[in-house]
Amino acid sequence: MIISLELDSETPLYEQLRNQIVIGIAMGTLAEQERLPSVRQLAEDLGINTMTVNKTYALLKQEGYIVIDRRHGAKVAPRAAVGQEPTEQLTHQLQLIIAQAAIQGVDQSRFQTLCGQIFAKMAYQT
Amino acid sequence: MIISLELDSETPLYEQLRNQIVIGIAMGTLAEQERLPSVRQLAEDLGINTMTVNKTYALLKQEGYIVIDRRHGAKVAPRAAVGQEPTEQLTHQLQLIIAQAAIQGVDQSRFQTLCGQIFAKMAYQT
DNA sequence: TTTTATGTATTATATATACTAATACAAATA
DNA sequence: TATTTGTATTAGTATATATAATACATAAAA
Repeated sequence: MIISLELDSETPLYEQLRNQIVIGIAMGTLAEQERLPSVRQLAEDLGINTMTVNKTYALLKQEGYIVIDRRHGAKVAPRAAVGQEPTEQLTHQLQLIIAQAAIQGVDQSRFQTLCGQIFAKMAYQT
Repeated sequence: MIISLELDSETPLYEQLRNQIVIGIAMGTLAEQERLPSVRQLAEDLGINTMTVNKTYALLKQEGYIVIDRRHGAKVAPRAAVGQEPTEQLTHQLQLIIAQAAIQGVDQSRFQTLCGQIFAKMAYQT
């Protein structure tokens, strides 16, 4: 899996890394139960500090996206059951995005189409 | 317009304030051309510093959500033309949210329904 | 003209966060 | 035993956040 970090971005490195791994899981680039690189390996590959990667892994673990076994390292968590209700946090994030879209002049049908296109790229549920 | 800030949140105050104003504009709580409170007034009402509010206004101005006239203060910007294409930034934000939703087990139809419900609350385009 | 209110700029301070660095530890495998 | 795993600790530096106290230019209102 290819990861590219922007060192001059306002988004913290550990958060950029977290986001790209989440998208990787959803798109199937990282398969279920697949093992992630070790914190040392990934830190070396990306040219960043070990503790920054560790912070990302701790965050992903706390959010339930990965599972950490001291024996085998970090793995992608088993799939959740389908048909779940959206989290309140997710609903709030979506509300903010839709508010911005509406103000910027993106109408609902265009927005829904975009959602469909993005969902089509997510191999997680198929 | 009612604004509530969480002082113990991880989200900076100026960003919380910015988000609530954006949602207020989209939902029609803040009408087009409507004048926002002065930075001093809003800072006093919320019990925060003047410069924090000023930072929010500067951000909203830079993003095009409000217009600032030195004579009359800050106003909600005129409406954008409808039928605009989604920004690349907006697309990326949406991609991340959909990735999280997919992993959490929210299927596409449920997600689309939620989008529709949120859009229905946005009085901006109607 | 004077007063008032607007956003904005400046300077300073305190606190929290982000990132790096160098070690070290417990656990488990080869 | 040696190696690899995530994790903890301690330290240092840089940046971001928020507050505080003033001050300024602009323009409306008295």
